[in-house]
Amino acid sequence: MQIKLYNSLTKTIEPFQPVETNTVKMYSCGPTVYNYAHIGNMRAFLFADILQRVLRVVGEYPVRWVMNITNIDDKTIRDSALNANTWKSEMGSQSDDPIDNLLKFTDFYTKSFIEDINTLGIKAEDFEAMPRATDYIEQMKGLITDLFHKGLAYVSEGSVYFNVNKWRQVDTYGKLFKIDFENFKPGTRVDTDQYEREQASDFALWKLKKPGEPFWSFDLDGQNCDGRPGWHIECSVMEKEILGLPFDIHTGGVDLKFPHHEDEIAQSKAGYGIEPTLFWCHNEFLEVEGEKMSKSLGNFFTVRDLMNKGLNSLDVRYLMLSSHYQSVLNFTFDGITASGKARQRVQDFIYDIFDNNAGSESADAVSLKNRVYEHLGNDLHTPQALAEVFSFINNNPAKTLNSTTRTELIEFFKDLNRVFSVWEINPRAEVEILIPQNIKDMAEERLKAKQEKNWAKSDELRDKLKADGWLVKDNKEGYTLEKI
RNA sequence: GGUGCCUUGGCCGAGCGGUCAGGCAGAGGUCUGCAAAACCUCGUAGGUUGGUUCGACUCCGACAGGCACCUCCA
Repeated sequence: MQIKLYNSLTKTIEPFQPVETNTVKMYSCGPTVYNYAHIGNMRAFLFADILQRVLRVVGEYPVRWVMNITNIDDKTIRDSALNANTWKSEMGSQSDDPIDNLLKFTDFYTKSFIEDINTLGIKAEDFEAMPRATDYIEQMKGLITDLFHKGLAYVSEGSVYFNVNKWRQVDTYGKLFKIDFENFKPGTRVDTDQYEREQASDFALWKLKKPGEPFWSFDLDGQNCDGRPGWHIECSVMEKEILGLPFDIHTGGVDLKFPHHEDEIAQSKAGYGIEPTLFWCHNEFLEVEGEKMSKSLGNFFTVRDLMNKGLNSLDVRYLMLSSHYQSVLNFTFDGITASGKARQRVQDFIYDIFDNNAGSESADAVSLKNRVYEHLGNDLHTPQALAEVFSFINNNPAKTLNSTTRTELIEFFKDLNRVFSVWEINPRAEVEILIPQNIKDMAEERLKAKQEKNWAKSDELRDKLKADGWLVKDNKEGYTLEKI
């Protein structure tokens, strides 16, 4: 089916067509691995995951998905420094080699990142590669050297900068983000005195080493520039090395449009002569309880925090998919509860269609699938796709459906779950929970009291069971016990 | 200051120029000794203000409020 995607370059929804006829090459801006990933990060990665799944399932394309791991930047350097209090014993022991410390530190958080995305249903095997920035230093130096030779980069105090004004004479700078150069406000969050740029709009390609920091030797036409790469250069290099240029889709959070992606376009076009990608796709942010997530507001949650609170990871995934990726998502704990119930309703329907006692009604599973795929293919309208599923469920109770329809629906849900991945496409599992003997006895005693119409005693025992953590649900045959 | 986005019912969250979004919560009902669960049924919308139109939640303008980005935050 034809996929349509919103392209940040053109600011319109466009029909998607891969550069090469049969394969989609997709690059996602990945994490900076200096800490555990938080749920805001996760929205970006879940968006990318849904996109690649929709491309595979609805678009029927093979997908080559690459996500970078930024393991060299100010924060990873700071937090892996010798004797930093951010060091954990699980990372191993520190040495006097800053690169060794950096890698031990960032590998630890890379591993935890992969665990965390896996918790939320993103499968490691769906990635073709997760390249680490430090594995591409040589290629970065190569690109920087090219830019320098073309006169588009200059050295200032051992750091190398991209000359934006000069590039603007050649090509547009501001393809994703309209920039008002007259009113360009120099960055307020960075210690601007640290680096000497000619123009506030110029950006670092390479940064001079500071004492004690990890660095790589770099001789740029006789000028000693020992240091480490800037942030934007890694993506330009790794996507070109792994996927080749141009590739099809580049994803990331809206905050990355400028400067990160804008600079990436400039570097790649200037250095390689080709822009990185045809489609730029950006996800909106996530708020928590209506406010921007921040540590000072106390609403900052990592994936691990949520799991420790006992949240179901599938409910978290479902919540993230229940709103469109381009709208701000309000993450709330009430929302998680609602998501859990909504998700369970579909799950119960799926369980029910596996039951043997089929009815006689038929329903059009094919048109359901078409409608759902239509929504998914239309710029990933997951909320509408879900609405279709619910409408179907409401109009077609499982017990009324005949076996042919059930078979078709099972196939449909298998396919749908390749995208959503929040359900079990299986018969309801008869889970044998170990019920303590005293609870069994109490329940039997209650049943007896109930049969004797001794309601007072029966209710008393039911309350007692509830207090002990067991819920009694009566039915025609007797009762069932559920652990609360 | 610049750039862009958003404002829908108690909460979350879509599409659409006129006809049911959907979910959660809530109300009523079936079932039950009573519950619970399940199932059935049902409200309550479209920031304010002009305009376009036979008709606007939907298009255009203004205003108000909120959010994001503006050199290393997804």
